[in-house]
Amino acid sequence: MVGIDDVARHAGVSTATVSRALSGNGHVSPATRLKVEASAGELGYVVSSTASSLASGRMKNIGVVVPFLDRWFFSSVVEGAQKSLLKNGFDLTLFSLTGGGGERRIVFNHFLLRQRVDAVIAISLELTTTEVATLHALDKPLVGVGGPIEGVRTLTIDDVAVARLATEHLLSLGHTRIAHIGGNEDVDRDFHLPTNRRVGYELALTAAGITPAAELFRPADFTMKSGYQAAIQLLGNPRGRPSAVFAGSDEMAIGVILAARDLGLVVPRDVSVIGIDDHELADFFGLTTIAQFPQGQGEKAVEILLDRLRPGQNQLSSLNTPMPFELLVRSSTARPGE
Amino acid sequence: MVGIDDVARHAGVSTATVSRALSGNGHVSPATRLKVEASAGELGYVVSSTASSLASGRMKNIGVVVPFLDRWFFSSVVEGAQKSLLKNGFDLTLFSLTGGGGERRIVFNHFLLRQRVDAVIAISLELTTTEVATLHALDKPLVGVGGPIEGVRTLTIDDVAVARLATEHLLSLGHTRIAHIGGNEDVDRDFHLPTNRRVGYELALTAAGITPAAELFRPADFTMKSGYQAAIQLLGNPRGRPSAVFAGSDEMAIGVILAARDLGLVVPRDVSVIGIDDHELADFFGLTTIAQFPQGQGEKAVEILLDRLRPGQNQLSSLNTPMPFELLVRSSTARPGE
DNA sequence: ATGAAAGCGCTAACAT
DNA sequence: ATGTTAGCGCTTTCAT
Repeated sequence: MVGIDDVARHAGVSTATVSRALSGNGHVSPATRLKVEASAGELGYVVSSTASSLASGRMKNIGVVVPFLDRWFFSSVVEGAQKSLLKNGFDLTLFSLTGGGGERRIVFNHFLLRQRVDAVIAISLELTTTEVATLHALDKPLVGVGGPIEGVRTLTIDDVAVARLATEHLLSLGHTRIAHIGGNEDVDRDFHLPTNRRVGYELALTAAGITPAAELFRPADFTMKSGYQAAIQLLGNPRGRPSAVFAGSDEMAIGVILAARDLGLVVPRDVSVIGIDDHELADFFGLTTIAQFPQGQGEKAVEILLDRLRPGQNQLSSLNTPMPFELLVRSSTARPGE
Repeated sequence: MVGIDDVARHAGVSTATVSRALSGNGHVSPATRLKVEASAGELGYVVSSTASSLASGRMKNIGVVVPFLDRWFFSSVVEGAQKSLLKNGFDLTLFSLTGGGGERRIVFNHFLLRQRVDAVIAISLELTTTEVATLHALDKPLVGVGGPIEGVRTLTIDDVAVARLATEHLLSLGHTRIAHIGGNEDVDRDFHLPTNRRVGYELALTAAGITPAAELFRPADFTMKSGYQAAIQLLGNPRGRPSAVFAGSDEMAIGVILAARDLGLVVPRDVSVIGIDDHELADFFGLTTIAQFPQGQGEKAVEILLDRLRPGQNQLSSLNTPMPFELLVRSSTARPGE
């Protein structure tokens, strides 16, 4: 294994200079830097990350914790983070809490206590005060994505505004009987989505002079199947059937479309459907939706963390950073029939 | 930060004994071990992974490389691997090659050369001989999952057998005009699925005395949309319409079901559909499929790697380990109408 | 079964 | 701008 002193010898400088030249920390004359880089390249030298970390205290590694991995939102955020980290020479250590229970404690005692990461991204996770405090005590920056963490900077779309926009789109088309399929308690516990989406829905309705009807709300668990089942109930009722459905996620919205078809209803002629996400399947189903950009959220999270890791830049930024979203009209929404 | 000598002092032993007691390497009397463990617990001691790695050369970290993350198969394998690694005290460093091109080289020069992992799992990736050689030279065990890597132990289902079983299921129901939607060249390049599935299909047909008809094969890219489009062509033809379709993946199979519905065909009365995977959506669509178990594949990959990492256990096992699969009959297949 | 001590390969403070 | 050098905190021979 070629080490730093091999390079130093070869380039005719000290190890310290090699370290400085290669890491970019400290001043090195351009000529020397070139010489060092040439030597390093020639010898095929690569720093030992362990030795470097031991000496510097930096790991160049950030931990990403997710509840599951096999969901579009989570894996997209992770991909975004990964991409951004790679560019900055950081590794991504993944912790998937699949299985629940014990896993979570193990993860916390495993990577927090072993100091293997410089910072942490928690996706759609509600950390306990203790967990946050532990991280804080170890001086590990933490940012959340898409989940409510007490007192921690969290990146998320403004759920109220998004739901409001979706509902207003339907309203503006002339719909007045608009149903909403939102999260149930289990979802809230598992995904920690703020139930704000329902709030935005009701706000939009009220602003339009419509009183939200209890029978037009259905809880579901964010899967296509649950969206389907909720929609069957909603649309199967021949009296007072809604002319439009706002689903809290695209997967549920697709379930609604499928249910409508099975009931012999044509979308959007008989019923309009709108979702949230811009899931990879949304385009195929012609689903109108409010797009959010999970990859961008992952990238942004990394950006914030790396900023905070840079010495001096210890400014605490605002706690809540609203992320962009965008109405994407496709063919599942239209003016109500007759 | 409480270090190993704090523990040593507190327990009244040497640092070497602490190290041995806590790591399980070397002999320590039960009494001493207990004393050390108590001290460590009391002081809240946790080894510094960097110091430990620097001294021992072990990282307790394995790298997982995937082409994408937001696909059911990939994220499931990763979840399986993660779960299994966690149990063994290993971290998982994720490398997603999303974006292609430069990313790949960076990854290879980034984690191979920095010695940050003890071993590598490559998922559905065709590594170049150079890449494999580099890993080999660095003495990093490597196992592939679901992709063909020259000369490397790879875990995968027997695609020929799987396709054959799927086709035979259809045959045994009495179908004779069986179409197949398989991968196109792009898929082959991106996912490196062996095109063996088509081979198995044709084998089954031939064995049943049926000559595979060219017009009953359609290439697609493994997405729902491409499955839909292929099926529209296949099923839209009023003459010689197949009575059954075997799709190379569940997502495509679901596309087929949707296409059938749009054409006014009833599944399985007018057309039977079978896929491969047991994707999370398969159940919802009542899709008959050949289940494969990606989580299990991830777990198995870890198991093999950890085995190889254990000193002494350097036995090279057989190169090709066929993974289990299983026919799951749901409601999308039946005897052909009249 | 336990202890003493020599590194592991680099970084960063200090000196020049 | 560059060199000298003392650690970083543990693991592992080698003794005992």
